[in-house]
Amino acid sequence: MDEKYVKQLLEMEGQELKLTEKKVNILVAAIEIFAEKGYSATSTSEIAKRAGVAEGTIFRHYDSKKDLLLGITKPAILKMVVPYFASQMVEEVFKDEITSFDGVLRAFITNRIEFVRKNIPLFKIVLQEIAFHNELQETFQESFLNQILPKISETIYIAQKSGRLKDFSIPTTLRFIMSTVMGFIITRFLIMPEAEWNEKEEIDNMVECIMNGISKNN
Amino acid sequence: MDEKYVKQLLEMEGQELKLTEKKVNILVAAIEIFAEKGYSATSTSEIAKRAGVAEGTIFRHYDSKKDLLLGITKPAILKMVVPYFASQMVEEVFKDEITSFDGVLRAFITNRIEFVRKNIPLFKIVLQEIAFHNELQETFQESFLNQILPKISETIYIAQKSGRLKDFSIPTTLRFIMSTVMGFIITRFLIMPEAEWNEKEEIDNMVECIMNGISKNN
Amino acid sequence: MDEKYVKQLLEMEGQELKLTEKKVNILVAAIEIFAEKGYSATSTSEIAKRAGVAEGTIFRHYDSKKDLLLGITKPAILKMVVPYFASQMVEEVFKDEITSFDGVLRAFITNRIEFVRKNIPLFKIVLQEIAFHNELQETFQESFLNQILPKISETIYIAQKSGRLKDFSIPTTLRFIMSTVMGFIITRFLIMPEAEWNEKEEIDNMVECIMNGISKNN
Amino acid sequence: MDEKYVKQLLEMEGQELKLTEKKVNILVAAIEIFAEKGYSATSTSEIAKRAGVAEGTIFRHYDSKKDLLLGITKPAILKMVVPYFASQMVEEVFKDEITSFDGVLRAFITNRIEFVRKNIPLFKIVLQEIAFHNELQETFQESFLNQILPKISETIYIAQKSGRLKDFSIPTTLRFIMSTVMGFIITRFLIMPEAEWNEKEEIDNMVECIMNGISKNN
DNA sequence: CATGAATGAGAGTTCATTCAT
DNA sequence: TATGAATGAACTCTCATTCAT
Repeated sequence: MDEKYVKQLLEMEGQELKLTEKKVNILVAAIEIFAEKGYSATSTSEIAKRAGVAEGTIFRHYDSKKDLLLGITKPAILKMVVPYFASQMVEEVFKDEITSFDGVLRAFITNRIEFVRKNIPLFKIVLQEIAFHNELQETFQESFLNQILPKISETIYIAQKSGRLKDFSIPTTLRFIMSTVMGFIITRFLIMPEAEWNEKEEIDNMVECIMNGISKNN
Repeated sequence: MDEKYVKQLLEMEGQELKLTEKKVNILVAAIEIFAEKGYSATSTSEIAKRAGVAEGTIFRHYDSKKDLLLGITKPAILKMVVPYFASQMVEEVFKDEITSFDGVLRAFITNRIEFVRKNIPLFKIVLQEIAFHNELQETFQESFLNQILPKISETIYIAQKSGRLKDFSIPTTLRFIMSTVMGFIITRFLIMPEAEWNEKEEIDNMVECIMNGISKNN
Repeated sequence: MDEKYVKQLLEMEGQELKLTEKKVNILVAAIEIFAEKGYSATSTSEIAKRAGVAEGTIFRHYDSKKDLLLGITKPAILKMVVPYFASQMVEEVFKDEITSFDGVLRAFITNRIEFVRKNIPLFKIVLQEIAFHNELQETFQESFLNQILPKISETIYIAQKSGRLKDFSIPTTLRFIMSTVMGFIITRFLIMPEAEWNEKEEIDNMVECIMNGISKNN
Repeated sequence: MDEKYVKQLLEMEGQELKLTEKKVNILVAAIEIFAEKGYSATSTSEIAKRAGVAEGTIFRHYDSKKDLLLGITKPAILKMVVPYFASQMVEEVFKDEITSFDGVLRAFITNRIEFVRKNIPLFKIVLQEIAFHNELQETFQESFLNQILPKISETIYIAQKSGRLKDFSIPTTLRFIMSTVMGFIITRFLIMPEAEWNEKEEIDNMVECIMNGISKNN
C-alpha cells in the first residue's frame, strides 16, 4: 500500500485529500490493524506504533478514533459501491443489448473481484463495521440505495418486461445476483484465501448459475 | 429469552449446563449486548448491569470475558450447523429420490430460517466474531467441515453422477446454494428486518433459482 | 504436617485448640502458602482450595484472613522463643557451672536448629511478617523481651562478673550470639537448604567462634 | 530523598536513568510505601496518590507494578553488594598487610553501615522481597556470588594459609563475619532504630568479637 | 506540523467477606 | 458445622485524548 493507492481510494468527491507522509502511514497502519483485529479491539497507540508516528499525531489528523475509522470506510464504501454502476456503459447495455446480458454480468463480477483483490483489508473492515456504525449504513444508503439501486432496478424492470428475465420481484432478483457474487468474493478472499482458485472457471460458473436461475427458460 | 431457551441452545453434547437464575441473566444480557455492539465494544460492567448481578458474579461463572463469549458461541455454532444435516432423512432423500430434490432443499431452507428467526442475536454474534477468534473457526471446522460437509459432498456427487445436477465442482455447487440461502437470511433478519416479507414466496423463488441454476436443463 | 503436629505447635497456654479435620487442613494449607508467597500475596480462595474446603469455611474458624495469620504466627512465636529458655536447667547451668558454658551454648544451638528444621515454613512466615504486623511484634515483645530476656541478661551479667565473659554490654553480647545462630539457621534452612551441610562441624565452629569472641582470653 | 539521590542510587552500569520530576516522585513514593507495607500490600493507586501523579503515569514509566519493584531493587542490590568489595584497596590490604586485618574489617563495617543508614527503606525492601522474587535472587547471585565472593574467598584462603586465620571453611568464616555485621545493621536500623546507639563502641566490639572468633590464638 | 508525557475514566479481573441454604 | 454463590470494593493495567513544548 503506497501513497497513490491510499490517495485515490480514500479521496471523496469534491474534496481533496491532503496527504503528508505521516498521514499516509497512519492510514495504512489503521487499515491493516482494523482489518486484523476489528475496530474496537484496535488501540490508537498500536496504530501510532505501526505507523511510526507519535500517539498524538493521529489526533492532529483525525478528531477521534471513530473519525479515523470513518475517514477510511466512508470513501471506501463509495468506491466499492458506485464506480462500476455509475458508468454510462452499463445502463446502455442493461437496457438494450439482449445478447450481452451475461457479458455484462461477467464484466461486473470481474470488475468487483478485481476491486476487492486490491482492497482486501478495506473490504473486511467495511463488512465488519457497517453493522455497528450508523454513519456507515447511511453512507451505504445514500450511495447504493439512493443512487445505484434505482438505476439497476429500472434496468431489471425493463429486462423483465422485455421477456428475458423471470418476474421475480426486483429486490429478489438483485439479491440473488448479489448473494452469489458476494458469496464467492467472501469465500475467495476472506475464508479460503490460501486455496488454489481457478477464478476464470468460477466466474463462468457463476454467470451460468445466475443466468439459469433468473432467466426465463423457453 | 427464557431459561429453557438458553439451556437447550447452549448445552453441549455430553455435558449438562448448570443454570442458576443469575447465570441465565448473564447469558441473556451478554447475548443481547454482544449482538448490539460487538464483543470488543461490550464491557463486562454493562453486562452485569443489564443482568442485574454484581460484576464479580460474571467471573464466578466464566473465567474471562472471552470465556463468556465462547460459552455462548461455541454451542451456538454447533446448533446452527449440525442438527438439520445430521438427520438420516436428509441423506436418504438426497441420495435416492430424484423428484424430491427441490423438496429437500425447501425443507432445509425453511428449517434454517426458523432456526435463525429464533436466534437472531446469536446468529449475529457468530457472524461477527468468527472472523476474529480462532476457537470459533475451529469449532466451525470440526463440526461443519469435518462432519457435515463430507455427507453433503457425497450427496451432491451422487446427484451429479445420476445426471440430475451439472458438473460444477462440489464446493462450487454448495457455495452457490449456501450463498443464496445466507444472502436471504442476512437480508431478511439483519439488514431489513423491519420490511414486509412474503417468506413463502421468497422461499419458492430461492428454490426455483437454485434448481434452475445448478440443474441440468434437458 | 499432621494434626498432632499442628495442635501441639499452635496451642497457646491456657486455651485448648479445637481441631476438626477441616480446621487442620486450613491451617496446614495456610502455613504452606503463606510461606511460599507471603501473607499479602496469598488469597483465601487458594488456601480453601488447597485445604479442600469451601471458601466460606475459613471464615467459620477465623474472623478474617489476618486473624488466620495471627492464629498461626502468635503461638508459633511463643513456641520459638520460650521453650528452651524457660527451663530451669538453663538458668542453673548459666549461673553456676563454669566449665559447661560452651556445652550450654551447644545445647541451645542444637535445640533451636531442631526446632526450625521441623518448622521451616512457620519460621519463614514469622521472619517475613513480623515486620508488618504490630500484633506479632507485641507477641515477641511480651514473650522474649519481657520474660526471656531478663533471665538471660541476668545470666550473662553474672558470667561477666565472675570473670568469664568480656564486659561487652549485655545486649551486645547477646546480639553477637543470636546473630551467629540466626545467620546459620537462615543460611542453612532458607538460603541454601539444598547444599550439603555438616551440621555437627558447623555447630562446633559456631560454639568455638562465639566462645572465643565473647570470652576473656587469659 | 531527592532526585540526585535516587539517580545515583538506581542508575545501573551502562545505562543512564532518565528522570523526569514525576518519575522521581513515583520512585520515592514507591520506595517509601513498599518499605512500610511490603510490595504485595502496596497498591499502585496509593503510590500514585503519594507521588502526586495519575495512576496511569506509573505505567508509562514501568510496564507493571513488578517492573517498578525490580527497577528499584535490582540496582539497589548492586549498589549494596558491589561497591566496597570492588575496590582494589581491599584486595591489597586483605592479601598483604597482616597487622591491618582488623582495620580493613572496621572499614568494611563502617562503610556498609553508612550505606544502609542512607538507604534504610531500600534495604528493608530488598531484605523482604528477595525471598519471593527470583529475579532479585539472580541479581544477588550474579553480583555477590559470582563477582564478589570469589575475591573474598581468595583473600580468606590466603589469610588462612599465612597462619593468621583458623581453618574454618571459607563459607563458614565468611558467614560468621556477615552474620555479625548484618545482625548489627538489622538491629540498629530496623528493629531498634529509636534506641540510643554508641556506634563507635559497637563497631569496636564487633571487630574485636570477630577477630577473636576467627583468628588463631597464639 | 509533530511530539510524547500526562491524564483520569474505565477496562477486565481478583479479593475477602457474607449469608441463605 | 459447612457450603459456595454472590457481592462490590479494590486491584492492576489500558485507553483515547489533551496539551505544553
